[in-house]
Amino acid sequence: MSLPHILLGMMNQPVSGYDIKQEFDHSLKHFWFAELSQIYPALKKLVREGLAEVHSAASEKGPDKKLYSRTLKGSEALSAWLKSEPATAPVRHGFMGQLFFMGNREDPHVALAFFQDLLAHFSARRKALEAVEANWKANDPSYPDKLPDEPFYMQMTLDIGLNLQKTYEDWCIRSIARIEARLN
Amino acid sequence: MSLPHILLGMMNQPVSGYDIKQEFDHSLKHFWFAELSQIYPALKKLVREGLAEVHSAASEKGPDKKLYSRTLKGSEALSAWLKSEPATAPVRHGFMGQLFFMGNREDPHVALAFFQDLLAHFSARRKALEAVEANWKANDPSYPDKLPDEPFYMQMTLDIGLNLQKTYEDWCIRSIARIEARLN
DNA sequence: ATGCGCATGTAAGAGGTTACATGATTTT
DNA sequence: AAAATCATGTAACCTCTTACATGCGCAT
Repeated sequence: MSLPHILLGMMNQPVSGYDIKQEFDHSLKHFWFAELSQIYPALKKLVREGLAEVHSAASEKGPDKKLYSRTLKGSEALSAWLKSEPATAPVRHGFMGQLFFMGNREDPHVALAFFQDLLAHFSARRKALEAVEANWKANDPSYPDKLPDEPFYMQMTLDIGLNLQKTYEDWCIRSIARIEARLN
Repeated sequence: MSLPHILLGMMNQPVSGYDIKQEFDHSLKHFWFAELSQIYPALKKLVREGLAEVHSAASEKGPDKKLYSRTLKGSEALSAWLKSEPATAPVRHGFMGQLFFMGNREDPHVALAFFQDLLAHFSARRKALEAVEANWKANDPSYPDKLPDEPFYMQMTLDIGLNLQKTYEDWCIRSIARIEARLN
């Protein structure tokens, strides 16, 4: 049940569903992702439950927006979520499933190609995160440890995102070498 | 669409839904997880689609089992999956969402308690995986690089599982130190 | 006039969780 | 006699994805 809480978290200023989608794509995509078709009904549900309220407003470009804000009850629900257990639901990694059965009847060259693909994937993700970090660092001398609390904790999610990608990359490189060493 | 393929992967010998659940809990839980209530219908669907076949058999303990095996078509579907793109669907990390909004109105001590909880969680996971590895290593002198192909690739999923937990743990420890350094 | 970015949605379906239901055998 | 393990399932519900639907305003 993280999505509704994340939406509440984004309502420090009044935001539209469209704004929220931008925020997901720009700042949260290393740990969460949602489609507009999931966001819009979720916002309506928050209003039904009294956790958010909505009012229409003209947009600079395009049609009217619906701007959502947290109610007091919404702020309490957000705060309770932040103080509750870390949400460490078990994660599913399909690519590890593929690898798990790779030795059964497949050629080592299939596995090598598989790891090359994976490496390219993780490498691209790491580079994207590094670009975000470089840009931040260049424009803010307080980066990272002197940042105000809000960006300080956000930076921590960037930190782990970056480190995860590096861990995956190292593993790909190591695994390719191990497979190649067996080819002879 | 990984679950049906994983089920097919497990059918090197005829297996029951119950056997599959054991396998998930013992050998695959670092990267995949499924409830019996999801496995049973999924197996029936594989039979309907001609990817698996089923026959009843007496069990040593308890009631009769239904043993599932791959058909030729099932083997082809499995092989196609292994040769296809690595399944790197975007992953959702609720705990990073909590952290992302932690700086908004919460006390640093909430964040410290949060990271302590997280650290305990990842630490326990790492220790469980290390026990699996230690046991394997002690009983098989060919571990890890001289293993036959099948266990060799399985070991690679254990390798990344272990490294991921370590990455998470290091991050928790580093983050706790960074938060504490700001308390003064 | 065509396409892109802005803006909001609905519907159908796949994937996954939680709760419930049944019953045999083995262990304490 | 009770509890744990073995064994199979259904139903309701929640979450998320994919496809479809609509329309404005601006740039090429």
